[in-house]
Amino acid sequence: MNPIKVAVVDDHILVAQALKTLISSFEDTYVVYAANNGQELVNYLEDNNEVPHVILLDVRMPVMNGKQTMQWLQKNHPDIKVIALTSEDDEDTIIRMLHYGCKGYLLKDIDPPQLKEAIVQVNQGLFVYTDIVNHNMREKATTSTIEPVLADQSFSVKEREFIKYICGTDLGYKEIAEKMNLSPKTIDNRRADLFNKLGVNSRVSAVLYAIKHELI
Amino acid sequence: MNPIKVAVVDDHILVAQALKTLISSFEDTYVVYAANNGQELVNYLEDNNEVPHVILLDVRMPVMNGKQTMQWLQKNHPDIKVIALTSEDDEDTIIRMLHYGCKGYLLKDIDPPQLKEAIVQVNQGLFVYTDIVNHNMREKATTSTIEPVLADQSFSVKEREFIKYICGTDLGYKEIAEKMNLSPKTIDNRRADLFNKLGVNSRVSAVLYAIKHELI
DNA sequence: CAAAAACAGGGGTAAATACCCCTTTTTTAA
DNA sequence: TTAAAAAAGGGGTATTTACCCCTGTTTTTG
Repeated sequence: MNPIKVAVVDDHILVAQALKTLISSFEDTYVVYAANNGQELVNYLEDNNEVPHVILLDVRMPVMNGKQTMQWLQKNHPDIKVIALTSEDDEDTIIRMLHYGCKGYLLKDIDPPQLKEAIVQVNQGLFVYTDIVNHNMREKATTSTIEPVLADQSFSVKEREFIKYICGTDLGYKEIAEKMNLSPKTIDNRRADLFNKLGVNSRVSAVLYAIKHELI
Repeated sequence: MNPIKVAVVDDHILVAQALKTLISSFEDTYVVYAANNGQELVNYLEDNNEVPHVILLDVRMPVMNGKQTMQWLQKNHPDIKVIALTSEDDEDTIIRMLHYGCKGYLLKDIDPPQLKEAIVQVNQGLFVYTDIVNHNMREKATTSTIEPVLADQSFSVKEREFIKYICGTDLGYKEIAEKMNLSPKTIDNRRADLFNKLGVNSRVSAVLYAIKHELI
């Protein structure tokens, strides 16, 4: 039996390296590449390096996150089996990752034997999920259409600055106006535009949205 | 030279185990215990097991977090050198951990050799910090008094339910009143009390506080 | 037990927020 | 280069939020 080639993607270098050491200690699995974000993985694959059978993919990462990476992989390497390995357990994230074609969804509080088993099973074409991924979510992921998530790139520099004030401070709108050298009325219009864009209807909602989608 | 005994505390079992494998692969260091939260570590030490020289302590954990664990260690095992190994880089967390006597503060995006070096140096009585920990923070940690942080236990069941509505939803106060079967006026008083307790003066601030201090 | 605290509620108010409608200027793209 | 879109600003308004003050009733607790 040929060993299974694995790639690890995690923004924490130490975690990525530690996982590499762990997985390489298993029989029949070894790590061909450890990346610190999706972009690094994409670069690696585009340079025609050794293609892994299985990728362990963190969801929350800077530069290029798990969802974006998953979409790229779906287009360019649909043959690679991807396991989302993360601590995010919110329904939206799970559904989105499954929708983009990931073959497994595991939380980081599994133990090493479970991880090994998951890699082997996914490599054989099976699916692996933690118990929190229920039938309902799998249903949704395959049937319902997923509206694109607003990524960091979806916002202009000014918008991002504005989001920082709206969602990261408790300054009032007129104070924000001062800081940004704009009229309070302009700020009010921007707020309306932003709320509309995010699909929220209160500043509290905007804060929760921004945190959930890593805008701040 | 005797090997350095290390304990790892991280809520993600996989990360804790992976770190264990990594650290055990270093020369002169090995892991005597891997815990998944502070409480497990406390139990381990109270059962008179092998005492580690160095502890790698995650900050964000359920049940008993890094700050609480640090306080316990300071009282009961001031001889053990603790390195905070975390992805939290906000000033308040850093100052607090240093104040409670941790000997090192490292982010998880260091590489294995740096980690090894840090363990060795801390074991020799030296201090190790990442560059983001500046002189100003160390100053503050040693000089200024630290007001206790409001932990999860600081709130009653009703307060926690209220916080969930205030900081986790965008429901208006009168809607929250309905959900909790209380008068809107009562909710308003509770809001005032809560804001006072948290030291905030807006709902947005409360949300940010709750997220920062893991209340939701 | 009695004092103190927490809990539940109310009146009133100023400011902030959210949401309409609109015009002018600047920037982008066809 | 011209049309469209984005950015900036304004008038007005209803609702929500935050913050005073004050009255009782339970619950804790010394």
